[in-house]
Amino acid sequence: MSSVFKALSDPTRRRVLQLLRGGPMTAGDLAQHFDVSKPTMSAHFAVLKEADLVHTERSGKSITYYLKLSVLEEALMGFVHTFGLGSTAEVTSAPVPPGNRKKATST
Amino acid sequence: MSSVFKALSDPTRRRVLQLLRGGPMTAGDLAQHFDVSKPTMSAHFAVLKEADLVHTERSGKSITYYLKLSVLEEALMGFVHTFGLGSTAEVTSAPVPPGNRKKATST
DNA sequence: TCGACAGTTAGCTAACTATCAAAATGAGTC
DNA sequence: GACTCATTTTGATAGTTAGCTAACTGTCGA
Repeated sequence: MSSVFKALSDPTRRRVLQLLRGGPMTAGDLAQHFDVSKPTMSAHFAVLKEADLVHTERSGKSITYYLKLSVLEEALMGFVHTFGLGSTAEVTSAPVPPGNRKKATST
Repeated sequence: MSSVFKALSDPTRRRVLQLLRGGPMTAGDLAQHFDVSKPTMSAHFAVLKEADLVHTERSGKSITYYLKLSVLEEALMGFVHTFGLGSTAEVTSAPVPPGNRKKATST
C-alpha cells in the first residue's frame, strides 16, 4: 500500500503509468517521453515494479512494460472506500460525526 | 498532487487521516495513538498540512486538526478517473487499446 | 564470434526525509 | 509578570531517493 503511494508520488512515474494506460510500451519508448537518462528511467521502472504496478515481458531486444490496472485500482479504490469517498460530491470539512465541537467554519 | 501522494505514502500519516475521519482531534490526542515523539508527529502534521489535507484551529491551549476530505477526494478521485477506474471490477492487464502489439500472453 | 542495440547494475553525489532531544513559542492561569 | 501546558521549531544524525556517468548483460543480425 505504501509502496503504491510512494510510486505515485513522483510525477515521472505517474506519467509513465498514464502512458502505459494507453497500452503496453517498451522501456525505450517510454524513456523517449522524458528528459532523463535511461538509468534514471530504469530506476523509476524498478519502483513501479516494486509497487507491483507494472509487469514486464521481453520481446527480443526490448522489454515491454504492462500496466497492472487491477493493482492500481485495488490500492486506490480500497483507500477511497475506506474514506467513504467516491460517492460524495461536495464535502467541505469533516462529516461532522457525533461528539464534535462546533467551530466557526470560515470557509 | 505529488504532495498528496507523498503524504499518503506514509502509514502513520494515513492512520492520522483515518483517525481524523472520525472527527477533529487535537495534536496531542492524535499523538497518543502513535509510538513516536511529538516533534515527529508534528513533522507528519506539517506534511499533511503541506498537502492541504488538513487544517488547524486553535482551541485554547490545544490545536485541533480537521480533515479536509474534499481535497483528499479531489486528488484521489481525480486520479482514479484519469485511469478510468472506479467502475471497472476485474481488469487483469491493460485494456488492450487499438494500436497494440500483440504478444504471447503467458499469464 | 563480433558489433550494435536495449536495458540494467554499480558507484557516486546532492538533496530530501524521518527521527530524536532540547529549546522556543503561544495561550491560558495565577 | 511569572508559571504551566501543548505544540512547534531547531539542530543533529541516519537512512532514502533522484539523478548522473560508466560499465555490464543479454539479444539480434551478419
